[in-house]
Parts: sequence; C-alpha cells; structure tokens
Amino acid sequence: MRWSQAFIPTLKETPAEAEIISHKLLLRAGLARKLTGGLYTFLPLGVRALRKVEQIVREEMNRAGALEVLMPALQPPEIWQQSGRYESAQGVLFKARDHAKKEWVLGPTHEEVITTLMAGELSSYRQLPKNFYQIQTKFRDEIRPRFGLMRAKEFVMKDAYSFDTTDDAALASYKKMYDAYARIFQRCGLKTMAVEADTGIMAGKFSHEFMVPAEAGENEVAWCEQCHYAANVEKAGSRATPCETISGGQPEKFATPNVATIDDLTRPPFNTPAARQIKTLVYIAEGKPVLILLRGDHQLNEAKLTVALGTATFRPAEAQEIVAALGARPGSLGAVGVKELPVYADETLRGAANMTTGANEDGRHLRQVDLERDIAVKHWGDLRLAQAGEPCLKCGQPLLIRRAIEVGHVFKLGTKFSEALHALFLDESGQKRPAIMGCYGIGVTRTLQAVIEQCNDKDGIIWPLSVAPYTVCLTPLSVAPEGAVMKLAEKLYADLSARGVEVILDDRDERPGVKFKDSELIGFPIRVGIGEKSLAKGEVELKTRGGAMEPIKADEALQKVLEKLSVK
RNA sequence: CGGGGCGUAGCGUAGCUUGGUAGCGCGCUUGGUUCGGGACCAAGAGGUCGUGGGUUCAAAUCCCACCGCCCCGACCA
Repeated sequence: MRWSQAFIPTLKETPAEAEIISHKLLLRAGLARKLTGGLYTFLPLGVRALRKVEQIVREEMNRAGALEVLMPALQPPEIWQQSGRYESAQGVLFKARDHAKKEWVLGPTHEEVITTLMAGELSSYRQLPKNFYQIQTKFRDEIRPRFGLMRAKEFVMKDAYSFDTTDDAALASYKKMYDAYARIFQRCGLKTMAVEADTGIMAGKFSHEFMVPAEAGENEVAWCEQCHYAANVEKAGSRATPCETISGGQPEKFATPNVATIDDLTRPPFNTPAARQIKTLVYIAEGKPVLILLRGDHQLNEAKLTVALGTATFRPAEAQEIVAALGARPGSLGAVGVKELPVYADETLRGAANMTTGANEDGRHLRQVDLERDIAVKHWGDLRLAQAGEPCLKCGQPLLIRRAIEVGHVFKLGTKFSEALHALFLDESGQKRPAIMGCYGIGVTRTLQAVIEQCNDKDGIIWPLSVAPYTVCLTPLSVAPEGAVMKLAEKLYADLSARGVEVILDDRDERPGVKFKDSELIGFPIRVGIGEKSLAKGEVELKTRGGAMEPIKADEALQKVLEKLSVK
C-alpha cells in the first residue's frame, strides 16, 4: 500500500472523549472513529488489525477441531422464551419490530440458535462430540458503553459451543478450548492470566476467564504468586484473620448516639475494632427481606450471595423497608433475637464471640454478642469479598489484587440449554439424553484494544508483528521519483510485496519529522528509513518499533527485513 | 437508573461570572521559501455557539425544558 493512496487520518491532538491510553491511540492512530456512544467505524488500518486477530482466532479454533458456522444476528424471541432467558437477559437485549409488528431480538450471544440447530440435526451419540464456532457481530444494550471498543453496544465476538455425550467428554472439550485460548492470546502478543470465574446468568458448572492485567480493566483479579491460584474477585476465596472466640458474657445494650457507621464505632469513646463488629445488611430477595451478616471489616460479594440465596433476584433494601423489617434505621441494625427473617452469615463469623452489633434501636448497640448463642443463623456460607493481602486459601501466601480486562471466557454449561431446546441424542443403549454443552467466547474487538492497552509507549502503539496492520513501513525522506532515495524505496517496496510482506510505502511529500511521528504513532513493527545522507554511504536505517536504530547496507536491506520478520 | 462534568469550525480550546453580533492553536486551500524528528512567511476557506422555548432593544453569555457525549456508581447501613 502506498500511504498517499491510503486513508490514515492520524491526529496530533487527543479527542476529549478518550480517557484511557488505548482509546486515545485508537483514535489518534486513525484506526477507528466513533459514530455515537458505543458504536464505532473501523477505518482501513483498524480493519486490518482486527482481521489479523480474527484470523489467529480462526486458525486456533480450527486447529482445536472446532467447525466454523455463521448464525443469524437477528433472532426470534420464541427461542429465548424457550430457554428461559427472555426475562433474565432483558437488560441487554436489543429488540426490533418488523412490518407486521412482530418482535425480534438482536443476538447478544447464540446458545439458543446453536442449540435449536442441534435439536434438529442431532439424533445419535455417533455424531458427537461437535464444537461449532463463529466470528460475528453481537449486540448488547450495555448500561454504560465505555472506553471505545472496550465495552460497546455492538462488537465482534468469537463464540463457540461444544456438544458432548458425557461429562468427561465435555470436560475434554472444555480443556481443548482453554488451551486454544491460551495460544490465541499468546499469538496476539498479549500477556493473559486464566482465572476462576463466576458463571453469572450462564448458570454453568464452572468457568475460567482470560484476563489481561491493566489498570483500565473493569474486573478485579485476585491471585497468589506462590501457588498461582487466580480468580475473579467475584469468585475468589481467601482466609480471614480469626475472630475473637472467648465469650465476654451476656449481651449488653449501650448508648451510641450519632453512630451511623462501622467506622464511627472504631473511634473513641467506643474503640471497637471493625473486626470485632458484626455488619448487618438488609436485602430484599424475591420480594422478601433477608439479613446478611459480615464482620465489620469485610465486604459483601453479591456473586457469592447469588449462590447462597439460590436466586439472582435481590437488591439492597430501601431505608423504609429496613425500618419496617427491623424497627430501626441503618446504623443500629442487628440480628440478635431476630426470628422471623432468614439470616445468612459469612463463614468467617462462625464461633465469633464478644462482638458488637446494632440493637435495632436507633442510637443503641449491643456488645458481648456471641454469634451462635445469640443469633439464629439459617445459612452459613462464604459471602465476603476477598481482600488484598489476605492469605491464599491454598497456600497461605498474601493474595494480590489487580485490575484486568476480560478478553475471553470459557464455560462448562451442562444441559440447561440442550434440555430446554431439546438437543437430544440416543446413547448406545437407546436412551434419549440431552447433549452436554460448553460455551466459549472471545471479545475480538476488545482483544484488539487490549493489545493496544498493553503495547504502547509515549510515542504511540507498539504492534506485535502478529496483529500489526502492516509489518513494514518504508520511509523515504524525499519522494522525487527520479531520485536515488525513491528509486531504492520503490525497489524495496516491490521486492517485499513480491514476497508477501505487508508493507506500506510512505510516499507522501512530507517532512521527515511528520513521517517518523506518524509511523511511531501507528506503531509499525519495522521501519526502513531511506535518506540521502546515509544512502551516500550506501546505508539505510532499520528501526524496530521500540528498539534502536540500526544502520545497514542498502543492498542487504531486503534480507535484513526478511530476517527480522521471521525471527520475531 | 442515580451523581458529577461537558457541548463554541474537522480536532484541541478561549469567550459565559459582569448580555452588545465569535477569537486562538492544529488541520485544510493557494502562492512562496524550506526539507533528517510534527517547518516558516503571506493570503484564504470554514461557525444553525447541541436543540427548543423564555427574559431583553440586544443572548454563546441569564432562565426553563429537552437531546447528546464523557466519567463515577449501580451495594456495604
């Protein structure tokens, strides 16, 4: 490609809308432009990089034995009703109506479609295992699109769905995808970590997320450097420091005027450490109030609460609901003597004694509360958020917590969809059984931006060779057609092109500074600078993005470039 | 959905408090001089000041409503 013929609108200044580095570079390097919030046009350079990522994904999926298909993005709502997700996915479903006013949904994911397909095609165990994938645009009515391509209303996703006859076989399919994902992200030049994940509305057995460590990420990951335990904080467990277990006597009410928070009680005159307090939360679960007890220095993990409650339909109670349930306002809440409401307590509190908690009277608290003696706990479980520095569950080393971008997610689904949508087969004994499914997603557009987020410096993007829109940028410093500089540039351009190298020739009549800045902003992995001064010595300049300038003999330039391309 | 911020030329912005018919930088066009790290000189083009309403002799500026964009949050009593 000749730069003069291309469309590469680089920007000197950063558009005000961009906050994080990858979003800024996406716009500045002329890769994409915003249509409106959460919707982007990929410009030629952006499309090239995107296609590179797609191709890596495609190659690795094929290598892992998955079969490429392409499903409709427009879907009938009936299959969503059949799977039971028409309601639960309300929040993200884009809907459209046709001329007859019939409703359609724009696919946010394709379990319903693929399972419907298999319901029609599958009949025998002999057809399994099978794994189908597609690379396609997904639509999600995100509450808040963010950071350019990072969270968009429309985005390119690779989704795959496996069908197996047994749990063991399903696990093998899962493992294949897990391994394929590790290869995919590695080939994209990304450092990722696979972490245990919460399964959310997918309701699967277990899952892993592939995370790119980055401050701009929307997730938090807990991990242990010692034993390599790693989990999304929504899922992560950790050991807590032990509670006091020696009873201080019978509960005793005391006045706490103007005390509204855990923090207030830690200060004089009360001096009660947060770890010696019981935090009482009121939630409304499926319309009914429940109490949740945590230690004062701990925080609730709603993903874990979902598991404990057995429902995702819950929310924090409003102030008036709290008063109705307990007779006191937030700040003086407690569970002592409460019999009519179910009490869910965090495991950490088991055996805790001599604790302080609200007395369900405004301005009063109770001390010398012994958990199991004084509170009727209905359900004990892990309800708390793991915190940095707490000992790892497995080895006891302090856990680290870092932000990260989720680029891939693998789920073991089980039979939820195959049962609901009748993807059944006859086994060896003639028994009709539902296929055991797994599903596997990669945010392709998000992966692209994650690469930029991870690979950049003050001058711009540093593309890994594997996803660079062009791998080589030829930069003649003067473009007079008959000059020696341009003649050499043209020859190199022809030779590299002939060998299938993706090369761009900066034939613009611009000053050297402009060309250098642009090539670094965009981040082509290899630049060959050709100028009169060095050419007089028979040399050109080979520069890898992020590396040092290296003078090389002009007549060896082709060979050197080819070496760089194959070595890296 | 709640909170905060912002909307002025393609991009970045000043002007708004204190109302008087819009300015700067980048980019763009033309000519000239330059030419190894985002050149310089000169002359230009480009604006419904987000939209609608109100106040006023007069509104980018004050008031009301709406729309859009960005950020934080969606919980911790």
